[in-house]
Amino acid sequence: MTKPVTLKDIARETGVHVSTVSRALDPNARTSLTTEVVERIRATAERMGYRPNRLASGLRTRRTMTVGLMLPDIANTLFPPIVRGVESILEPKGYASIIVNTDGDREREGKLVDVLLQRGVDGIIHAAPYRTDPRMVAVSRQGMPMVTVNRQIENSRIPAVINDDAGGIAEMLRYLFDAGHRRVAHIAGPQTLSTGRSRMEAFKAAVAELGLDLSEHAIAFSSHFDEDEGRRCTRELLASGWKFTAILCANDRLALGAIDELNRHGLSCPDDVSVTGYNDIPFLDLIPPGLTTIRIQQFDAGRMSAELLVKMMTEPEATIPRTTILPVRLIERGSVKRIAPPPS
Amino acid sequence: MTKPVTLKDIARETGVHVSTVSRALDPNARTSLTTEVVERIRATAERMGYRPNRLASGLRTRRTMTVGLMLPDIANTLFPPIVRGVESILEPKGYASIIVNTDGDREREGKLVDVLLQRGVDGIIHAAPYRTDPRMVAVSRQGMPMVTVNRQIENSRIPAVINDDAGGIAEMLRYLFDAGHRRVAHIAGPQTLSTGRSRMEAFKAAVAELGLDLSEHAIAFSSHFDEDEGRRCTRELLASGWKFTAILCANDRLALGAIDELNRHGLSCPDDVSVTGYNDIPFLDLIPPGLTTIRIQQFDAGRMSAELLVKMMTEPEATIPRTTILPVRLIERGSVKRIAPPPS
DNA sequence: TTGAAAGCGCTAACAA
DNA sequence: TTGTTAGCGCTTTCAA
Repeated sequence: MTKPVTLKDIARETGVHVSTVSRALDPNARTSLTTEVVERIRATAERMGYRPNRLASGLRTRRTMTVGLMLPDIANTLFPPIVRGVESILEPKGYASIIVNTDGDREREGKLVDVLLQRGVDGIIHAAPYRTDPRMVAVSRQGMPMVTVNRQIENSRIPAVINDDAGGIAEMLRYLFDAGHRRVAHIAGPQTLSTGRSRMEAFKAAVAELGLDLSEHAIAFSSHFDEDEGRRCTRELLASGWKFTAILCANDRLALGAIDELNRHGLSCPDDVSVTGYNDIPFLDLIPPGLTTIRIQQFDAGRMSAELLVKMMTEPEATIPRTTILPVRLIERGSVKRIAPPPS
Repeated sequence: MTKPVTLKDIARETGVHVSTVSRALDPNARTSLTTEVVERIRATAERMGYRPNRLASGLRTRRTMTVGLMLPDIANTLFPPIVRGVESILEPKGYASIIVNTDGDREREGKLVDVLLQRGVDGIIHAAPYRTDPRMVAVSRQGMPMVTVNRQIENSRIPAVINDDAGGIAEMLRYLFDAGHRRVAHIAGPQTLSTGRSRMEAFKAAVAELGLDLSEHAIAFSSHFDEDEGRRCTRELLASGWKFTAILCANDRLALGAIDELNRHGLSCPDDVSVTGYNDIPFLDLIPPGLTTIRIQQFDAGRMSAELLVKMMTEPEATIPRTTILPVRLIERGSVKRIAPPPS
């Protein structure tokens, strides 16, 4: 690499001291200099193609203008919009982000947070935490600005930007109820994740609210938010012998798997069993029968989490809301069939 | 943030000089020290929770162990697998990557490459270059290790890892030909991108090869690789009056748009018009009628580009292949109908 | 308003 | 084998 132009080079060229150059180029310190000098320095800097070395300034100021972004997996379509939302705030403010994928692996998570710390990130946005995550709590306790997005770490003070799981699930169950469904199964997400847990609890609460009397077999627990687990849980539900008319799934991929498994058993969605999803991932509208789901605001969640993080990084004393809950919306498609409710 | 442990702290604790500590912790320099000292230092470092400051070492060694990854848009499902492929190589070697999204905007591209340079990246993997991209060529000429992936910059010496566009298009046209199609339209990608251009040229070459006599209206040029442009180009094709039996699209999203537009005109795919895509993005198998397409190797392309980049960064004198072409595969689904070829 | 000097944490050439 | 010293490029305190 051609040797980059440094402040020293500009100083030599303009005949002033490096510190003067530094000040001239710093929008904040510029006030204490002659306009003439500032202009001359700025001009030569421009001409010489000066580019500040962020490493050096970071070393000195202890602010790297870098944030860490921890995801389960960037290839999961749920997360890229969050990333874009985050960047929409950070990039204009001069922050760059280092993205790491935990693959839902605690050991990897540990290694990766170390990577971020070694690089001196000013803050961390975590989209992949576990419900209990002592490691991250410890890092946060040591003063690293941190916010979680989409998920949250329980019993911690780490601010979280999440979607209205309770509201979304309640609305969905109500919707199924209104369509005549009384025996609704639930494919729950991993209970180690706040989303899996809170949606499952919201399901139970909504069931109670509506006065439904469900079987003990009504809930199948998945170990991953993916199609395979959706299939496996559907088999489990089917095998239990309990007769349900609908499956409310904790996310879209579980639902896609469920529909596929139903088909394999000669059952059709929505004619034999209605199925609902959660998240509204891309392309869902093109996949028959059209999954009725809950749309969450990924981009906005990313955006808000970045806004909170910036505030934490720049105003250490500011009070940050512990939980920010974004509203969700039910998207009606073709995977739910209206049926005659049993006489009550 | 709690003040991190530094070499100096460990030196004070163990009663040796910082440089000794530095050496003890450096796997390469460790040989020249007493095993006893090395062990003692390593133990205290461990105990004190030492974490090397990569900024400081980077400043000194002029190697940040960071690479820049330039994408058009991480939310485009084509790219996350490339990112994962890249990381699969870089992460184990201790590199972190800064991902930026150009949004296909030249001005943004310029700003973002500056961001990367300011942060002293050791190399750049570019998945979003234009066919002609003087800016990036200049950066490369100045000695910044760089490789492009998926696309390439023409008339440059920058190594590129791409997929076999010519082969894929030829195979697809041949496939349509064998299914009886003689009048095949092409929705071309943006001609400012190497993929758009080379697929279009491959289409023309394949047409000549098969001795087809196409209308001057056979090709519609899109300005973006997206559904909307697929729709617009389909309208253009339909309006031209030329009768085609199939549309070979330069990528899947154009094809999805084409199918949608055909439907709006009361035409069905594949019964009235066959349509093919390119790339094989996720979920395509679930969308009716099942797009017949060319599967490219995104993960492997990312992996290989990272391997090349590492080589360039660590062995400046190594010879790097100018172009690495990955094989592609035709995926047969339901969007192509076998028809009776016209008597010839 | 500008300059001098120190130092962020680390590495590496040189000395001992 | 270990210590000394200098310096990467920048910011910032203190002096002038």
